[in-house]
Amino acid sequence: MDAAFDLPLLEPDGLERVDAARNRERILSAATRLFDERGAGCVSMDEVAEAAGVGKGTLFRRFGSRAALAAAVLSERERGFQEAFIRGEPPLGPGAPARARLIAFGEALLDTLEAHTELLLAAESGPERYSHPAHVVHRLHVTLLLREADPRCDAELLADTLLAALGADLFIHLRGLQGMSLQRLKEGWGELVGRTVPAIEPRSVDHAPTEPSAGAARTAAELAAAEPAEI
Amino acid sequence: MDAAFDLPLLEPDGLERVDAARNRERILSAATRLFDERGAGCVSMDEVAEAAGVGKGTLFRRFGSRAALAAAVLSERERGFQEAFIRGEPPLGPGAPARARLIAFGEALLDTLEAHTELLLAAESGPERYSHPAHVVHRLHVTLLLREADPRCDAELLADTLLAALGADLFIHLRGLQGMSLQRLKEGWGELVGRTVPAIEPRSVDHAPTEPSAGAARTAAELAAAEPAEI
DNA sequence: CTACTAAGCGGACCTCAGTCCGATTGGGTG
DNA sequence: CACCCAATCGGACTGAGGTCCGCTTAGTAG
Repeated sequence: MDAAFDLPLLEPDGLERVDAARNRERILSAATRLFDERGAGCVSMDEVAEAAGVGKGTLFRRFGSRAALAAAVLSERERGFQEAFIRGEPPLGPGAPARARLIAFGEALLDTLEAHTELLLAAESGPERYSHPAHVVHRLHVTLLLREADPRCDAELLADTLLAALGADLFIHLRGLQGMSLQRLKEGWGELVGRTVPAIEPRSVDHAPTEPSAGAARTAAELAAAEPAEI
Repeated sequence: MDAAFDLPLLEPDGLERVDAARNRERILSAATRLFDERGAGCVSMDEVAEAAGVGKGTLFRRFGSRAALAAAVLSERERGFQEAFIRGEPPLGPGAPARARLIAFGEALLDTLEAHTELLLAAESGPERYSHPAHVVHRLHVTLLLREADPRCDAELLADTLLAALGADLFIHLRGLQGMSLQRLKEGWGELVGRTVPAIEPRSVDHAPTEPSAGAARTAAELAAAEPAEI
């Protein structure tokens, strides 16, 4: 009763009216199709609404903004990626040393950027970007890996800083406008992480700053808890 | 005659009709005043045009877009900053070791971000951001410093990567939304550069990759050439 | 001084993201 | 089965960014 206070946009499943759910599906699939066909950015919200067979009000009720819709479409496709770095095989998934996982993570993220450049242009690209569920998951992942590799560093800050090097805007600039190869970007990432993060996690360092526990299993566990992440 | 082929937006001074120059001034000062008074983002382009006493068409002819106008206003204020890192006193200006200059540069940039957060919200924030004259100057500066400190690294790529850590979006997120202190951000930058860039520039390294010359004077010289930078 | 031309001007106009509110309907209650 | 309330719907409406094109004017040639 009084406990149902979740934001509708973040937790769409569960207590959703059937017509609402149906419309959400319609919108998402219509948007996906249109974006694919004509490229995002050449598709207006009116068109999406029409193609989905819903009113404009409904469209905005569910997704809030054009950028958020693009992000939602993007997120659907990123599902597999999240699975891979949370529960997949090493070196991306748990099991490998933190630094190797970090490098693999960046390379995989660069691959998904390469694959979805088109959509990225339409998606969120302001400070809001950092509040997006997908980014939040990435940040948490990187933060935990950093803390594991080097308990003394300012992991939260460093995580966002490193992730900035994998940002969509920067990618589009370097890859598209500057014409750098994907290979080169990956090497650059490897180099950056290599210099920034110690190779071997210190065995029994005196103390981790605030958080008491730290270990290889931690990352997966903590992420698994916060994870279903409707992105 | 046939040689006057420069883009009017990038090279506004010199062969500019007097009425054009007058209007550009009017627009810039009106925009500056309005942005200061009410905060950018609460000022529409129509209002700027009206306050400047010019038509909307003129406004857009000269500045292309709202974001570009904000960027132009920002740039005027950044003049002093450019002077400082190109020709100022060490450690920001020439004379100090590359790594120290890099750290000083980042800290100074963070200061200007702190001072102009308001405007940043309205300014360019997409891939175009990287084509902005101010960013181009920053990138060149950082690239040259990196090349000086470590001739073997991929300086161009690393420069953009490091600069991403000083991006406006990220700053707003970390400082405003996450509430990190300016001090903490500066320390994070110092830490990042400290880990990424070698402390002492290698004395007589076997070979610099492509560019033959390298030295402390170089940075200032090359920038001075490309510099008047109407930002 | 007059005529000419091309750059510059400006405001009507268009598109589109995002809002509002009255009509509608799902789904639980007596 | 009838009723009711709240969540949802949807399209008319608004406001702002950006474009277009006929008019004006600076600068030049004769």
